[in-house]
Amino acid sequence: MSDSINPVDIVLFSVDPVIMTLIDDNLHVLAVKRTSEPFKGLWGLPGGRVDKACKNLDEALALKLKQKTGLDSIYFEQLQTYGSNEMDPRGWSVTTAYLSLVHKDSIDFIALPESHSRPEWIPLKSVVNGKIEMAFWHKQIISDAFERLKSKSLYTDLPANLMAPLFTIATLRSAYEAILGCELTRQSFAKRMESANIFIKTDKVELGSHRAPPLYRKRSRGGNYYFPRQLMD
Amino acid sequence: MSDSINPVDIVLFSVDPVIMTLIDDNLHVLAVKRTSEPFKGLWGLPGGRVDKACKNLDEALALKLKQKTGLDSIYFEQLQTYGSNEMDPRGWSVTTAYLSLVHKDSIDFIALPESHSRPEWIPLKSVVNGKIEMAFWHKQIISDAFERLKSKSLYTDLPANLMAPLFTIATLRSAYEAILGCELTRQSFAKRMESANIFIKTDKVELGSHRAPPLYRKRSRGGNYYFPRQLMD
DNA sequence: ATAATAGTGTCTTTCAGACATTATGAT
DNA sequence: ATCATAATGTCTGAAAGACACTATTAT
Repeated sequence: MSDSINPVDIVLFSVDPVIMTLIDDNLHVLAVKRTSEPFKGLWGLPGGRVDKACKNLDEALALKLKQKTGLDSIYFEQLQTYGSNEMDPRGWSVTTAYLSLVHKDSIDFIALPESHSRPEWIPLKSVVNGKIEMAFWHKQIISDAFERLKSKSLYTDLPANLMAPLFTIATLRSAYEAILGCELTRQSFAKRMESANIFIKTDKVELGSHRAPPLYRKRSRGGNYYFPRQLMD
Repeated sequence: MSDSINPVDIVLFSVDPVIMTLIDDNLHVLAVKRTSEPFKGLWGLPGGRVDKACKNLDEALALKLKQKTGLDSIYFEQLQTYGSNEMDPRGWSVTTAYLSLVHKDSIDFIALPESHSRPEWIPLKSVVNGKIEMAFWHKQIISDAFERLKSKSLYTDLPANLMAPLFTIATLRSAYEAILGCELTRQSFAKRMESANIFIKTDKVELGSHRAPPLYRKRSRGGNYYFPRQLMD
């Protein structure tokens, strides 16, 4: 065999970040209206081809996040790679899906370049139940991303990435409840977070509520924390 | 934008299964000596290009496993996708790594087609410590696969996929110990497995040892079981 | 003062881990 | 009979879940 490239060895390849945030205790996904074929006019994930100037996949994804959200150093993890001859009418294609979690206020939509149509937050629910039609396999990808978020939220601090830089334990609990779709006892939740020692209590408090709760911030930026036990469902 | 294919949109793509088994309480990886460039003569994972007759990635991987091991319906899960301009001298390439776990006796090497060089079990240790040099990024991929296996073994029944159809709890415990690199208390381990109710005790026993232990088989073939707590390390 | 939310402490349950005791099969 | 391993039961400790009670802030 020679080391030249055989056309049967190549495929269409893209990366697709599922960028999620919480708005009014409901998960939303960042999407853009497609301005080109295929699936022109439908909503799609803000992904696309990798910039081959990047030296690896994660760097390519980080660049895409920067372009679509204006943010760098936001949380993301690789989810799953989909390959099929049915995803894209142009042929056998492969896409690697990522999950990225952000706080909604961290994105400054006004500052984004106008080059294409602006991204928008659309409710996760309306994607999963099919009310909003998505391009390619993006409905499947978003559903899988949500399932991953849900199951990892049972034993990791993943939802903490949805928080603003300073947040209360109650806000974090709301995030868990929104993701898991069930209520969590206030005291047990606080004990769990307290004993994990992954957040730092600041001397600031959140004003405006009844008894002002302390604000916390995340300790390190190195990977997820795994709780020794699952939250029981 | 037209819907024709632009050459910058395509990449070299392959799937690479990390097939692991236990031989004498040591993890081994299935590898083949490469007979073509690049990296001719080095060991590599038994992967390669996807057969575009397959309708999706998992099916393509299942076909590859069938070709390389003669087995279908063995356990596999997708691990991670690597993309870089440094993996393959021919250009920007992408590969999706899978983890597959088998019992060593389930592969009949004699029955495999002779088309290329036969696959062989090589000790995981000699890959990780660099004593055996691997093609592409296969050392990295194998190391990552081992890390995933180790961390998932703390809270899932993943190692059960390394067992023969009938196995004892002691054998399963040896597998966990080999993966985790530490001893586990016999009684706690048995209780954990017993209460999970994921294995069925048969009326057969394993002869040859002192007190004959009962043989178990796996209950269902649907996904992994997640234990409510982690094994403490 | 009242309402609402936060923090603390107690009790129960579950399960890991350690250890002792009993049971059983190979020799 | 002896030995090695399996099975069973008891105790301790960690952490979840439930719940009562106290503390603090806005109104």
